[in-house]
Amino acid sequence: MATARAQAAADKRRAILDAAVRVFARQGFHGCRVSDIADEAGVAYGLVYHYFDSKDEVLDTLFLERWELLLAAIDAVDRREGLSARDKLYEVASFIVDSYRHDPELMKVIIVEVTRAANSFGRTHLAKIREAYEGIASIVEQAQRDGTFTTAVTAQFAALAFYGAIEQVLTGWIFDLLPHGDGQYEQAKRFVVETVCGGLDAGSERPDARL
Amino acid sequence: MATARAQAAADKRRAILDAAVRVFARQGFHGCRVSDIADEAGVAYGLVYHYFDSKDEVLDTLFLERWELLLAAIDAVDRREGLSARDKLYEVASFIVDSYRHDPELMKVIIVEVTRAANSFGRTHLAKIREAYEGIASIVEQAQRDGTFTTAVTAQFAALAFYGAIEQVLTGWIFDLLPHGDGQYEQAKRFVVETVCGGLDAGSERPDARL
DNA sequence: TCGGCGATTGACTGATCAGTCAATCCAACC
DNA sequence: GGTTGGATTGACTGATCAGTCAATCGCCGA
Repeated sequence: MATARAQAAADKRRAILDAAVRVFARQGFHGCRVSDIADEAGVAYGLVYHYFDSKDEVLDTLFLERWELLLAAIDAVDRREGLSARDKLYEVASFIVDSYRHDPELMKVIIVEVTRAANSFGRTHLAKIREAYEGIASIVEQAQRDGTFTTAVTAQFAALAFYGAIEQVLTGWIFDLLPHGDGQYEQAKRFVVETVCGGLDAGSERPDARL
Repeated sequence: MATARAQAAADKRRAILDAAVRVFARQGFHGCRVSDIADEAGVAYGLVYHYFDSKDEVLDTLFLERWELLLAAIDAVDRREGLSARDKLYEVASFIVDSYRHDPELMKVIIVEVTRAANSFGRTHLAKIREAYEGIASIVEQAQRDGTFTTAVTAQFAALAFYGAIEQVLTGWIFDLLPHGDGQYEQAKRFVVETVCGGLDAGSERPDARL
């Protein structure tokens, strides 16, 4: 049974992770000391090393926890029947944007310190990041097979462009290059899908434009 | 007159910058020591500080030198008459991709250490980076006014998506998630434009599809 | 009540590096 | 051939921090 002790320990570990999110978001991974995390969590310096082997492992944990959710979400959407590829991409965009809405600090840390930092941290997680591209590519590929999407562009490439566009938008929010707000979030989801699926060219017809 | 002395000094400064590109590309800005740069350039440690105030200034210089060229290129394309918006975006994509082809190490440093590192370095250069978005947005806006591009998506947003897609592709090359090669580079230019302008939806007509 | 053990503490160590500086070098000019 | 001043050198300093560890605490079962 999870004794009160074990529960308290789990809570402490979580408290340290949560504190790390705030500190990493505020000062950046390299710009903070382990003691900053400990202070923020209200625990002694050494306790961080009781629960984690290194400063790196704290960030790894935060990233993996969240990224697995994203991969699962993409996979679930990919398998859904009776949903157009466009709607599937909308669902993926939704998941990512809502993740940001729900916990902007965590998403900031993941994007800034891992996803966009493939040089340092991302390198370790390149394979995991790539899985997300592949999941999106799988959605596109299916649509190309059934004729919903053009084959003018490879699925792999389309996935990269789609993910790149979303990440750029999140980055815009993170660094205040774009206005925030619930309306903005919903608009962003639609815009990403509209740009990548509908394209910018003024077409005579634009089926399911969602606008 | 530029004496031989002055010329030699300028050459040394350049040699340090070039060495820095190689070292930053190989080890990352934070992963190298100033002595690594000096060693790579074949000069004494202190000389780096004779030509630059700090390690940061070396990176700043590399970034600004190159980014100004990009801004100028975008601006020039923006002003060109008798070029469709689609072709203008193609020119911009070309410039960026060709920059990578011409000097992948420098582009790697700029993207990995500045553009994608808005947390540390990018922050200083956020305004400059934003200028690039604005230049691209200006191209889109023009096309929206003359009816070539849809207004379903704001110009600012389209610019973000376009730039995000390109940067993601370069990142793919940088971290070996995408195959390299001249053919790949040309394809990438076309694909980015096709995705953002034409869209993925299988349309009955696709003017100027370039494929 | 007591002993064991995981939880918790925080001072300390060892290593790393950016930036400084005093000394030396040497090309250019008188 | 002497003088000047920028170019060049590299040892050194001061500060920073990740990670260690020996000591202490306090819950829980016997």
